[in-house]
Amino acid sequence: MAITLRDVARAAGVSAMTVSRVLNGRDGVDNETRRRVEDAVKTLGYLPSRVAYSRASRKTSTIGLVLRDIANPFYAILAHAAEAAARKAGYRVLLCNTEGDLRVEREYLEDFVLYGVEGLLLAPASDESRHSVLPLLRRGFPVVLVDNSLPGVDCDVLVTDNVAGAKRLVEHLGALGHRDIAHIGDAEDTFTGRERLQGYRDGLTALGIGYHEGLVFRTVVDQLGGYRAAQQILALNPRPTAIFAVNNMTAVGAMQALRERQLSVPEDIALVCFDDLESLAVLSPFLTVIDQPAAMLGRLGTQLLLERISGKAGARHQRITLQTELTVRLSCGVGLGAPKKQELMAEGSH
Amino acid sequence: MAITLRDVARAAGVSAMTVSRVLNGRDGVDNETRRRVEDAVKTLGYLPSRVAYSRASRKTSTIGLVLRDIANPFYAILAHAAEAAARKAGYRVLLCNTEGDLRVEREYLEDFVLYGVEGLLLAPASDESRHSVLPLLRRGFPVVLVDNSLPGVDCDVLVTDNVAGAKRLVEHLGALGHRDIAHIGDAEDTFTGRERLQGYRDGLTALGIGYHEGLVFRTVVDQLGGYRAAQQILALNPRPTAIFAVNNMTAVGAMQALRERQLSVPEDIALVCFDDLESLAVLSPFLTVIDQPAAMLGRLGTQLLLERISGKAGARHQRITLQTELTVRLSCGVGLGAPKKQELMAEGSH
DNA sequence: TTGTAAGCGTTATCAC
DNA sequence: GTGATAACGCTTACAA
Repeated sequence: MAITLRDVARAAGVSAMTVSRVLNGRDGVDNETRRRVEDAVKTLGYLPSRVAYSRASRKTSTIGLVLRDIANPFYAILAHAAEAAARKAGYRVLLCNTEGDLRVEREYLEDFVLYGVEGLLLAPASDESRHSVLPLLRRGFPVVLVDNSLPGVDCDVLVTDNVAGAKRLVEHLGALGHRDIAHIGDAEDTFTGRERLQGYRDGLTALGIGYHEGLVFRTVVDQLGGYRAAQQILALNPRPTAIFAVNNMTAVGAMQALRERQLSVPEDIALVCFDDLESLAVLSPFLTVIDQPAAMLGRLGTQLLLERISGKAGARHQRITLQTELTVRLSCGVGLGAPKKQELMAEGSH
Repeated sequence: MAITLRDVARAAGVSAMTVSRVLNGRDGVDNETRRRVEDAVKTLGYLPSRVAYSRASRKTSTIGLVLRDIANPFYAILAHAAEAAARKAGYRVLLCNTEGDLRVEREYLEDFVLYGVEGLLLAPASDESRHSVLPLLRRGFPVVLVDNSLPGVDCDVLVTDNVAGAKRLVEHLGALGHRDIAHIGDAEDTFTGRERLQGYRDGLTALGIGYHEGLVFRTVVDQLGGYRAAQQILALNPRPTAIFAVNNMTAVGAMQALRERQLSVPEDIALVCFDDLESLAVLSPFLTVIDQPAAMLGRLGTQLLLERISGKAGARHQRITLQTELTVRLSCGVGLGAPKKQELMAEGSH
């Protein structure tokens, strides 16, 4: 039904091969012949099938982007930048939301590879993702990890300095007078979860505050998880004066729990987290955050991947750590003086 | 290098065809033979090439999702739902951000089709997108339009009731005492832009307020556009007491402009818009909006498309209009009494 | 129930 | 310069 290369060849009175050469801009074709072919292409309105091209050339010009949830602004921005970078290089992007489900992740990775993607940009769901990634890597398949790193997996990795960021956040809270800082952490074993917990501990140490297991609540890092963790935190006695949430969604969930209890942020309790919620910040500059360069993760990650695909990348794998930025807004209680709880205690001692 | 169907056939002592039958779960294969094939598949660790499958069967199990900007939460949620629905049906999703650029949109649509997507879910950039869509439709290619409809294009369409939503928003402002309501509209000719403008006019009419061209500012519907439009609005004398922004990003931009001028929302000027910014609303319930069911647009749109692809959809095209919801928060000035400007005027008359 | 032959639409290889 | 031929790895159609 559709016009094929052979139709063009016939119309131009040449072989299919010559048409192919013309279309792919190879030289070694007589100018006169080239013209005839080009005319035939135009006359017939011929459009080459990329599927057939992919099969024959084994080049799909497609990469797979696998992440937890594109509706999360952090990943949405990352995805946007990744797609733009891919497009600029003539690549298409196949999208997958794993929902943090390892099985979905594994199935999608396999499917994408069989479908012929030339490489994968993966934000792994957890350490367990390595079981899906290692077999690919062993076959020499190009994979770049973003956001989360994977223990024992040797490939290109692009992450942020989670330890430093978390430490900074906690120190900032400490400077505002907070001593009882709860942490909502990742229940899964993840690089980011571990690092941010480490940063939390480092921050406490720097502040001369002891680390208490009872102040760390590990949960699924989505809104519901944050909500539940915050509920547990609010049941604590004495109640912490600040919460450090491991990511944006848990902070949103925590906020929800606080609101339900009629607690104000930052007056009753401070709340800070990783990952900015950009457009939100413009509308109401509220949440104090460690802002990860999501767009850069997407763009740079894609570029790394494309270099790996094209073979331009060296044999050694890159491991790039980007720095984060502390954005101070209201939710940490800056400008409020010491945390309320301490005020209350002071009042109590009158 | 990789194991092929023939390798399996050889190992199992059958023909390639029989292996194919087993793999695709067709019947008409002896149980004993099936077992032998399955064993061989396992032993060899055979994985079928989906690229070859696609070429031979002409089924890529892939759809294209083409929209303006996945970093916009509205589209991100739509995309998330679309991908989930596609996955459930065994389909992959190829993603494209057009950035509102018609050329990018057209090139991507063509590319996706040549690449073999079985259908397209498109949120068109503007009316002009029809030039890219009509040729596809004429070939009988499955296309479903979401968010924006296209004049003179006959295909499945899934939109929201923009007129009713905009009218509701304006009436709500009117009920709060606003009479001078500016509108930041879409500079492109778009279905949503027209409809929302129409709803704006209908709302004014219902309120017994005259329509003034000078209160309508058409701009690119992104943050910068909203920012600039708001600047123009603020230069107006008398200054409107409320702004109705055509979408979330223009509202964010408007907010930015207001903040720069040290104007508070809603005390100095009210601000409402289309599209919710979900997680944001939890953190600080600020913006009064007409909330479009983004997830349903994505899910339903994908389902429509898959039905069209499978031929289950009837010859007649669907045109579905979903209802929106008014979510009243603070930015409209509810609870503030009459708009400040009127208060000032009242004071002036003392 | 199973196999054979002929593609799917292009590119790579090696002659001419 | 150009073309014939054989892939790429599978499916469809038909034959046995």
